[in-house]
Amino acid sequence: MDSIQYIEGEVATYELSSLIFSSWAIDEISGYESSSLDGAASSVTYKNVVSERNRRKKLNDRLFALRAVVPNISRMDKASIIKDAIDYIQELHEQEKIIQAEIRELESGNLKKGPGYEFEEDLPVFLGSKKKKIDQFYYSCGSRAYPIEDLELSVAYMGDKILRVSLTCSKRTDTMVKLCEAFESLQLNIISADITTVSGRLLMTVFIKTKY
Amino acid sequence: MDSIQYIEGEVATYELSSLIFSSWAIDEISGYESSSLDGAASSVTYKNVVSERNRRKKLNDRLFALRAVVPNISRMDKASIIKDAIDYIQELHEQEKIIQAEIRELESGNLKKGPGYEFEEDLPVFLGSKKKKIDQFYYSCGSRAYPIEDLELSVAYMGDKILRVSLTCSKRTDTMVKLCEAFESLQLNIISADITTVSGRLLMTVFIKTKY
DNA sequence: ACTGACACGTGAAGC
DNA sequence: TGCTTCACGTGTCAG
Repeated sequence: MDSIQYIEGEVATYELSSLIFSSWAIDEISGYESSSLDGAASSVTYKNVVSERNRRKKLNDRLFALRAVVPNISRMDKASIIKDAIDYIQELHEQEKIIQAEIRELESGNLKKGPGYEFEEDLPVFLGSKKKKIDQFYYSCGSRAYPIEDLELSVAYMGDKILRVSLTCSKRTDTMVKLCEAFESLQLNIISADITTVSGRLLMTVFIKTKY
Repeated sequence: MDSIQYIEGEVATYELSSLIFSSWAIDEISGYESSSLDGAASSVTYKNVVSERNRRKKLNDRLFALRAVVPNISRMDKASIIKDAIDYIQELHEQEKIIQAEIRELESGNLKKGPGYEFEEDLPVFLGSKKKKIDQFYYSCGSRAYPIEDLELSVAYMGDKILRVSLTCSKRTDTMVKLCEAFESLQLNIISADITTVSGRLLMTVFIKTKY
């Protein structure tokens, strides 16, 4: 599937295939009705051959162009190229959906009030300083949904529109990224955050100022 | 290029091709050296035939799937399908660029700042408790690179393999996510992190344990 | 009748 | 070694 190699193969087999073809054509014509000249008959079939050759070349060029516009290519396979393109398009679709929702929320937030507050609509269950055990905390990054495992979360109202959110979860790669994205997706007004890691767990305390 | 028609053709030509193949094989074997049994020789070639058949089928299925995720299909051509997919991906790329600019413009209502400064990826340059003004702090999420603007960073060695990294930057959406990704990409051992926001800026202090 | 578009079987080449 | 992928030439079918 190397392009240079392919081009070379194309050029190299050009003479060979035409040779093979012409010999085949002569043999076949000799065993077939000779309604026309051999040159004419070979010419009409040769046109078919070169046409098919151009068609294959065009299709391969398109495939290479497709590979060029897709960033993540797993393998150089033809089928894999198409599969990666499909996955990439679906990924872009979901990204676009998410980003449009984000824009909508951002615009509505700016039109209504300051930067994002819809807190009670999103998380009414947080209020009341109840401790809650959550199995999986989904958020969306790009097009995938990763869970945050072993999440324990408690919310306490400190007075003066200040909420304190404390949580612990297992520390893994990207766990912090996920938490930050989750918090930012809720459009909260974070006053301060404190993160500590101990014995493979991640402890986090966030102070949030609510609008109400 | 209809799938059902194609499947039917596949099934229909299955018997036919095997018939043709077996007859061809017998003819060829008869004109070829019979070093082994006819069944063995035909089996090894038949495996190649059925494998190629499966490969073609898989490639076509992928192509149909690609056609399914691309909304605007001009023609049912194989080459046209790929071309439309390429155009669609490029279109999505431009849309995404536009929409990101829109988001930036929307977010710039919070705080407008000029461009910052440059940042070296090398970590050892941080040592020495020098304060550095940083222009753009690139990180990679998926295949893109976003800058973090107005980043001021200072690193101090606290002794006992402990580094204290303090930084301030303009607070925007995903700023925290970017910082977390940047820190995690450096594979540092973060002991604790403290984040505070004040007047549209983000203050962060991280304690890191080094290996050396 | 003639131009594309396609699936097919086949030998070659790379792991 | 066998298994996979590929380009090739060919017959066929629709516009």
